[in-house]
Amino acid sequence: MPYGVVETAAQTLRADARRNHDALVTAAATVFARVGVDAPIKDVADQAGVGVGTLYRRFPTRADLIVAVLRHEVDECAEAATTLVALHPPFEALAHWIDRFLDLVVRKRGLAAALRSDASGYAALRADFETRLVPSLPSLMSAAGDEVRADISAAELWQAIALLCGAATPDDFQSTRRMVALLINGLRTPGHV
Amino acid sequence: MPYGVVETAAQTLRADARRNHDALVTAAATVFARVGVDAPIKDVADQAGVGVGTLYRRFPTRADLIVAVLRHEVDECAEAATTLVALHPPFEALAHWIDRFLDLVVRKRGLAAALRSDASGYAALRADFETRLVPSLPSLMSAAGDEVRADISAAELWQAIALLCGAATPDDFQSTRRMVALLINGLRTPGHV
DNA sequence: CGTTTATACGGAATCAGATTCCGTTTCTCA
DNA sequence: TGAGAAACGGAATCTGATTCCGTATAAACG
Repeated sequence: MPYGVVETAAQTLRADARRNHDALVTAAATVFARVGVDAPIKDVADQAGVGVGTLYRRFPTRADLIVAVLRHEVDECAEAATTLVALHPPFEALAHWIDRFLDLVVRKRGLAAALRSDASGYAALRADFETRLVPSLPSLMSAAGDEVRADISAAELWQAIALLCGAATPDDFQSTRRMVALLINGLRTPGHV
Repeated sequence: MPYGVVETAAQTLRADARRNHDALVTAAATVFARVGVDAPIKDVADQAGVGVGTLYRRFPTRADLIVAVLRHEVDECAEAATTLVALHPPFEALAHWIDRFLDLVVRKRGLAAALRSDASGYAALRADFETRLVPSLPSLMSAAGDEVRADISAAELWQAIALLCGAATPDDFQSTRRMVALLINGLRTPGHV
């Protein structure tokens, strides 16, 4: 039972429901990769060989579907933080971690847009990302000791990063990287080199 | 003829068309302020006492309407840059200018979202903001001399600011201000105090 | 195994908003 | 004042989201 709540719930699901659930997540991954996370809901249902009613029953909002598709990747990203702290000097570790996150965002066409959208439907998506990724930040920040400004919270730093990543596109993410680097640079306590 | 292209075109407009144009901009300002820039197009048409066809003829996309509504305010913001450079030390001037821009974004409910949306319809909006505001930046940046990193372009800085402002809401924009401050802080050449 | 019952399914029907289209109205200019 | 150009309005159309309910099926039970 690798993923807690969801899988636990899934275990009490009827066999066919379970099958459809999986088919839907797979289908969504495929469609999202091709068309983007704004793809018509019906396309996902069709790809899964399932009626739209079934899709809605299982994933009432588009965000629920996106969250399900990204569960693995987001968790892996969160876990990478620990590794990176061990392998690199503080600021580098933070930079690497952000690169990793950027990869995630860039790989799903349209995820960037969803992440920065304030359409209420996506609130759940942002919340999910936030609760699963913000906990990684303190370790990355505190490793740097007093090199880092004290007046910025992990949550706020996260939000800033997420917003900057919102512009990332598969073709141009160097720019995003530079912008985030600028932000990270601003994280240094004034006076430190 | 205060605003170039558009007004020039408007002068050759038939009187009723001209009247409707103005009514639409006013109506849009009202509706956007109340409901946000995502308000149904029909609401704007109704408020202006005009058919949707008329609205579409004049403003083919929602972005066109938003641009029209904001023309004055954006121009004023751009002009403020000159004043601020004269009145404040370099970094402070930049900070003040950004505050001013934040006010603009915050005052229109939903503008923040539009600004960071990548829905293709809003591309024109972002482009408009960009072409009218980016030119203000070099003066604000170069005033600071070698205090400022050389490896970041005005356009890129602008984009970063715009993205960060995307989260601003009428109630909480202190957070946005802090995030932007972080970014600006990162703009200092390493080694400078 | 049959039944029974709770679950789940599919997709037609409904709804919301965006966008187009064209018959009618209103300007403008000679 | 009258003809033609320019605009108008809003019904019709289109797209995609969301709901609803009659039907199908897994699972539990004797």
